[in-house]
Amino acid sequence: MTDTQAHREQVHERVLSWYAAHGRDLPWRRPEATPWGIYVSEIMAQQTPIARILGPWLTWLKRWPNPAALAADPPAEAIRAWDRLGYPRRALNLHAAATAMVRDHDGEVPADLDQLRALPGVGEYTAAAVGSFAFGIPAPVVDTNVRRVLARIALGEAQAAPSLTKAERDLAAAWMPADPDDANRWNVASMELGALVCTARTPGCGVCPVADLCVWRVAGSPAYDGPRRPHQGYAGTDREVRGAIMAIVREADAAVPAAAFTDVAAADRIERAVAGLVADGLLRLSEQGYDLPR
DNA sequence: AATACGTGGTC
DNA sequence: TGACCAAGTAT
Repeated sequence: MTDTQAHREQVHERVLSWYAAHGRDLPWRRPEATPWGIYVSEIMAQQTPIARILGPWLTWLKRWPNPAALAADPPAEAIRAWDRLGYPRRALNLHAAATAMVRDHDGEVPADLDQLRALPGVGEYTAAAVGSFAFGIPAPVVDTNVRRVLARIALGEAQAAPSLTKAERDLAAAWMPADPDDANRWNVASMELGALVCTARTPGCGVCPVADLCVWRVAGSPAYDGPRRPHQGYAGTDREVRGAIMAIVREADAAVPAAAFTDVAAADRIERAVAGLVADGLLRLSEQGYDLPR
């Protein structure tokens, strides 16, 4: 068994069948989901477990059912609603993207890869995901799940390299089914397989539909020997201080004086974090103190 | 290419 | 218990 066209087609068939039977019924996957709903789900899902975004997604879509609704409110509301989802710049980006959709795209999510990619907070992955899931554009969707699935099934490696390489993009493109509908299904299905079965920690090879077609599995699941991802600490970093400051400002009814931050960390760290947040547009300095952008 | 960017759960 | 991980993006 090697990485031949016939091998790929067999994998496609099995994974698509598996997905039809075992894929999760996520709200943004339902037929009634709008491109905007799918767009919001993709931004929320960036570096964030799906289980954590379910509630926030429902609340967000009810409050802002389309781009115009969000654009009509100030960014502060988006940042507050984002609450503790993490990386609050995503909330700011979502608001800015909604504004751009109203201004440049008749209030709609653009059905074009380049136009999607031009939106703030939309990179290669998100453009492809929204293109494929919302508009049926069969672009390769290469997220952390797909990268791991392909690393194992096609390359026989336990995990993907620390960062996305051109070789991986080419591999993902080569693995796309020729039929556009199948290609779009493969995008979700291979992601889902990575999320539910072919997981990072303890892969469920015992229930995997392609265990016997997986180069890694057949080779005896050898341990990863490539470069490790650099460790991303949190305690003691500026990110921690930024997070604490944003939490204070989010929960305040009015602008807060800098003195409200003094318990968060040492003065120099607070100063650096606040400067960064202001530079990022997440915080605004008025005469009354710091508050969220309006 | 490497690094910054939140937050919470898991083993 | 601390490192690892989670549908990445921007610089």
